[in-house]
Amino acid sequence: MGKGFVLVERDTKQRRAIREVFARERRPLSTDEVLAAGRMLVPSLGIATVYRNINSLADEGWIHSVELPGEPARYERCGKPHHHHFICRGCGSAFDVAACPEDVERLAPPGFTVDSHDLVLYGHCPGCRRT
Amino acid sequence: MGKGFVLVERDTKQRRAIREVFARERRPLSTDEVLAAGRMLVPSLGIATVYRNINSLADEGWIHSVELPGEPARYERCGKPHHHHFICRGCGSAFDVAACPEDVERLAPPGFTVDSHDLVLYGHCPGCRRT
DNA sequence: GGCTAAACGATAACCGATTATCAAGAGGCA
DNA sequence: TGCCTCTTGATAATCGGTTATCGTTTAGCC
Repeated sequence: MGKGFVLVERDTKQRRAIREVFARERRPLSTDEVLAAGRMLVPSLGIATVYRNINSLADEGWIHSVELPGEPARYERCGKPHHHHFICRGCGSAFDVAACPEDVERLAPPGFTVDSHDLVLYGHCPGCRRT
Repeated sequence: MGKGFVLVERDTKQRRAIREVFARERRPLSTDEVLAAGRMLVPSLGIATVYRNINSLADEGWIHSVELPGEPARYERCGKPHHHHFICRGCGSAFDVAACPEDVERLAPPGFTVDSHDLVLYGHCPGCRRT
């Protein structure tokens, strides 16, 4: 009957680094951002490992994907309260926006049922702002 | 010096059909929707022609692309007043939403400059609504 | 109608994003 | 430490969307 090796998840330094990256940054991160930040912790980190771990972290409900218009998915930690996103036209980074316009459901035309919504703000973040 | 053929745009039945499709539907249309609706008018219509004409109609400022989270671009006629979009979870169609939450700029955290915004509502359209 | 070049339609090629492959590396339990 | 298997990293393959190619069709001017 074998030795009963049923280890499902192995704790590697790469996986730890990727978790650490998401724990540090509260913003939604692209795969490239995760790769770049992860390499600060594990220089040999490869893009395939980033994708693999993002997928398994998403499967276990630790992160989830954030879809923004016209670009590949980003990922952020699960469990945040309802929020929206800001995209900086300067650096391309996404940031969280805690506020939410009230009564969004009322905006839909009669006959339409609204069950969720997404708001994306565009502009310049403090770092990219021309003073 | 030749015959002076400098005809830049030719009025074909395919192009007329595609314009007609956009003129009839006020919603943002995907390339597949344009193809399907266009074939009602010109059965032989091919996808390459749809892409070619969408690009030239966009270049001449008659339509423009609408990016929605996690899906390929759709296209709608230019010149509409400011509006947002509703995506039906049943049929996947996009619809216009005339209303707009006020004071969106105020939602951004301090230090962020907002110059535009996008709101997307999700739910069920009248046709897909379970009564 | 005849001519010429733009447009068409089928499909191959391309592109960026993501997944699969596989030899090498390394957790983790005896 | 030794072993076994999961994970990694490099990269090839894949995928959906879009663009390029090319022989055929056709709009538009004579």
